[in-house]
Amino acid sequence: MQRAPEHLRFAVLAADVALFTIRDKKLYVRLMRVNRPPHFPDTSGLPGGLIREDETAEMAATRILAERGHIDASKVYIEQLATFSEVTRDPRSRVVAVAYLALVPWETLSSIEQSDSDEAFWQLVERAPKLAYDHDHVLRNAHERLRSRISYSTLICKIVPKEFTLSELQAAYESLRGEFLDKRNFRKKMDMLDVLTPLKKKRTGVRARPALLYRFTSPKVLITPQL
Amino acid sequence: MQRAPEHLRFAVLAADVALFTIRDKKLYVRLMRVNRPPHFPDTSGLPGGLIREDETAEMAATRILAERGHIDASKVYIEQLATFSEVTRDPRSRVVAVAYLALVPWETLSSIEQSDSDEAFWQLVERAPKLAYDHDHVLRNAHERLRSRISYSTLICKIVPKEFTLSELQAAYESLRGEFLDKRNFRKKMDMLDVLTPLKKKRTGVRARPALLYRFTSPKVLITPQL
DNA sequence: TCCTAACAGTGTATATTTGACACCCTCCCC
DNA sequence: GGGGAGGGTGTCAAATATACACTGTTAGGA
Repeated sequence: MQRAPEHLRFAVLAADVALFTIRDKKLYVRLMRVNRPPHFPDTSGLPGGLIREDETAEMAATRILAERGHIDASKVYIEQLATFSEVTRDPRSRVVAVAYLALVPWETLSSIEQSDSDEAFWQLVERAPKLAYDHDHVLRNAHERLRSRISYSTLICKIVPKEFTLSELQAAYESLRGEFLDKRNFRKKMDMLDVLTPLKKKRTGVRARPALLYRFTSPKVLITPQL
Repeated sequence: MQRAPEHLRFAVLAADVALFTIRDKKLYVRLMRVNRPPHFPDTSGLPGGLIREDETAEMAATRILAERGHIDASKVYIEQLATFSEVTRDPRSRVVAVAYLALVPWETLSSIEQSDSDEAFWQLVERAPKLAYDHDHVLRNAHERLRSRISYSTLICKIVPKEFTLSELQAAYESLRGEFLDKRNFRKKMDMLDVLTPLKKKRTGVRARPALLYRFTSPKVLITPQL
């Protein structure tokens, strides 16, 4: 395939990823350390990088998550968020970024992936610092989308482990929505939605009565009527 | 601002627009005649074109709507839909397209804008032909998004004229959802949502009892609980 | 072994929302 | 002034949402 004339190709394409996880009932996002004087000395940003000629934006997003975020993308759910094309969003040259919203269950991460390194680290979303480029904007956008989709789809199935107790699922909802829910009403609702399959196992190793484990009946993200 | 090295700039950027309107209670989309042998002889496509160096994708979308779709974008509501980056979506060269969902009230269009020309025309969505490039995919995506956002936001305010009767508003919902609603329940719901302001005017010139006119209290698209 | 902390699991009563359903009213036009 | 076209209105039953509190089971430590 030919390339278009050079003068029409003024921009480079990038993929940026807002990868969220829930750890200890709190929402975290994966950030990179960024140190690019003069504009962005000693700051942070979302994992991002350039799209290659033989890649779609989505392929680039998963590759970048692995290469730069050090997260194996095979466990990660990813969906397109939006494209950011402000002319000066990168002060060095014209960069148009396709941003992705990504989710991963903390429990599926390896201990290396769970830990912070010199390059990448997990950051509590509610304490996120100011980010480089327009990544503040991207992150807010991603967080907003996450919160709203959680309410009317089974998107949450992508951020909890395969097997979970109802209390764990409820805690995940609570982390994402930032409010507490009533245990009985939550269970009634889940029962009605009919998206969970009870397993024949229980959660052991906790100093309490073992709870029944469940999983989502379908791995797909389904649209549901509320909650 | 500098350009990035040439080898990183392999793609051109395009903006494609799916512009919808409601005419005679039916949903139409603005299409262009496309005749680009050998791949796309004698077919149709969404209005689209290349993004310029000094433009954001959204600026390009509105410019293209005017230049190619012959629709004055100042009356048009536009929001980003998604970015399509399949490597071979345009068989000639790598083109990454940022697609937009756009809405306009039929009544605000000039008679030139309402009419079809050699280049652009209005097409009943439910009878849309096969389109060039991946525009089928883009159109389905846009239609889907339109239908779903209509149900839980006041997005519909962007496709009805400023002033309307409740029956007209109901007809717009029905066109978009493809199903009929009960008049009394619809009015009860609208009343509860508390997003409409009744005017002191009535719709005249119809051969029937004049209906009270309303407008949306806020011109913004608000998230609402259902309908 | 017994106590207790920690969490699992369950039901009811009330308020709110949804959905089905039909008739008379007003105006314009002939 | 009669007819046609659309405007405007209320009730009941069913489904859903919300508020609310106690008993049961286990592991761990005294």
